[in-house]
Amino acid sequence: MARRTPTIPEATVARLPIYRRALVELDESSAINVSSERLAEMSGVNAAKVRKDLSYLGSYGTRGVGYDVDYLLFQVSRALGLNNDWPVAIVGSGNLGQALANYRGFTQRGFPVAALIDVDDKKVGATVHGIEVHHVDRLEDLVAELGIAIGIIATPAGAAQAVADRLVEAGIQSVLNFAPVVISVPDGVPLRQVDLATELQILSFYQQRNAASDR
Amino acid sequence: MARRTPTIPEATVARLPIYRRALVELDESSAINVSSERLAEMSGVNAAKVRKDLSYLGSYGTRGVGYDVDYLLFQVSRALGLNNDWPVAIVGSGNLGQALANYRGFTQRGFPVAALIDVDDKKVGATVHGIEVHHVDRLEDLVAELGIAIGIIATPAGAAQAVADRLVEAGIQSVLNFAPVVISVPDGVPLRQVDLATELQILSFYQQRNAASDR
DNA sequence: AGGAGGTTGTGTACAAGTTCACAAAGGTGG
DNA sequence: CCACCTTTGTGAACTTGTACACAACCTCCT
Ligand SMILES: NC(=O)c1ccc[n+]([C@@H]2O[C@H](COP(=O)([O-])OP(=O)(O)OC[C@H]3O[C@@H](n4cnc5c(N)ncnc54)[C@H](O)[C@@H]3O)[C@@H](O)[C@H]2O)c1
Ligand SMILES: NC(=O)c1ccc[n+]([C@@H]2O[C@H](COP(=O)([O-])OP(=O)(O)OC[C@H]3O[C@@H](n4cnc5c(N)ncnc54)[C@H](O)[C@@H]3O)[C@@H](O)[C@H]2O)c1
Repeated sequence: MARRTPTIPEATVARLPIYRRALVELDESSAINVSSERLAEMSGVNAAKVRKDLSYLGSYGTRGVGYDVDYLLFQVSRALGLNNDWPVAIVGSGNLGQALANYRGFTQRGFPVAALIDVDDKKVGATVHGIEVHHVDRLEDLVAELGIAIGIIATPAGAAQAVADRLVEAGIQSVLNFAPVVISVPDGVPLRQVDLATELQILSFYQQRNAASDR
Repeated sequence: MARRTPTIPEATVARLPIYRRALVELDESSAINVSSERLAEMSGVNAAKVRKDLSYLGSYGTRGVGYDVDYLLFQVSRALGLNNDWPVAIVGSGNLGQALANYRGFTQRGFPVAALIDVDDKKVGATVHGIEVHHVDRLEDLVAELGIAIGIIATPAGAAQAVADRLVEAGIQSVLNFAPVVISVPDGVPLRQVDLATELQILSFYQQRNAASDR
């Protein structure tokens, strides 16, 4: 395995999509070059960090000039594996699942929603934003047939681990979990958890501390 | 200002809600005590980390025994500022805003959705899950009248910064942003960004790397 | 009362991430 | 072709976060 990228730090990986977004915006406004300083400003970080992060991908800037927007966008996209689309399946067609299915942003960014999956017979067969809702019994088939790469879990917390297990068993490549519960998957299956209530609690901590120190 | 908490590291703060969730679950299953090891397992971290994290809050365990579930839950909740409710307003009553408004989990965890706010006259006046949609013109009034603590931004990216500015100006205490754009708020106003497309891109990076090293 | 068994709290070493600061290098204009 | 300006790329210092390992301490049993 020829390792082109010796290893990119996790913290850097988490910022690449932010840089990418800034680059898309610059590209749309027909900018040719961008300095690390400008990119930093647009991304809400400091310029040295931008340069160090980008240097893990390779040496794509020009001293005295900056980075070529087009070229850097290409390189960042490539590093993120966005050359081809990654079809996603959303498991759980409730409030959240349907809102996600309705969202144009995913397909736009290379993550087409290929299937909605639910256990509730009343929901199966419906279509949301042109996407059919399938029964969870067919999960394994769907993953195989549609070449699903990413499973998004939007079921109640109680079902999340079982769904994750089935997705992994079916050969999914990575998992994004919205249920407010810690789930575990085998080593080597990338997993991200997004928990909105957790985010609010973190905010609560800091605002409470602000209030205390104002007193 | 009597500083009871000399300073809790950010990484620790981010984990407290996870511990809290595990403690709620233990409490519901009538557990009396819990060891750092068990708590670690439920939270998906290692036991030393749990102990160190909890030690920032104070010394609430008993050697040889573990932590009293009830008492620790109380202490963690207090540290997070969850003694009282924090009313939230959701700005942008689209797909996502409505899904959030429909979600019971927020009120349950002490973040009642007190208002929905939109700019679109066709949406103003409707009620979602018992919550009225108000016009954005009334944003400042609503924040004051309803004692809104947290503003959730679920508008298109283009409107996010302006909405954030108005929320801050109106005296909001913290901001949770779902729009895929970096927004800035004054120092001292806690801000969290949740970007689902970013999460998918991070997954894409790692699964692509897995694929490359398998080859 | 004293010892055995078990778990916390924390000092310390280590790893990861951030920031600084500057040499190296490209561009430009004379 | 050279001096000057600008901005990158990166070693090194520093800060933050994680893991280890064990003394301190509690409970229970004999
Ligand atoms: N709605 C939100 O804004 C929101 C916010 C934060 C977190 N969440 C979390 O996201 C998850 C979904 O929330 P929601 O509001 O959409 O809930 P919901 O009850 O509206 O939807 C859940 C859906 O999952 C389906 N389901 C249940 N078990 C299943 C299984 N084993 N396989 C497939 N489908 C199954 C149900 O039939 C239902 O359609 C929950 O875990 C919730 O805590 C939701
Ligand atoms: N829907 C999703 O699943 C999803 C997923 C990820 C991110 N997002 C992001 O969340 C945001 C909302 O997404 P959505 O799908 O709900 O979009 P949407 O278009 O359905 O809803 C946006 C709402 O905001 C309102 N709005 C526009 N400008 C406003 C303003 N200045 N003040 C108040 N309200 C205003 C619009 O009238 C509309 O009702 C977007 O930024 C989107 O990128 C959504």
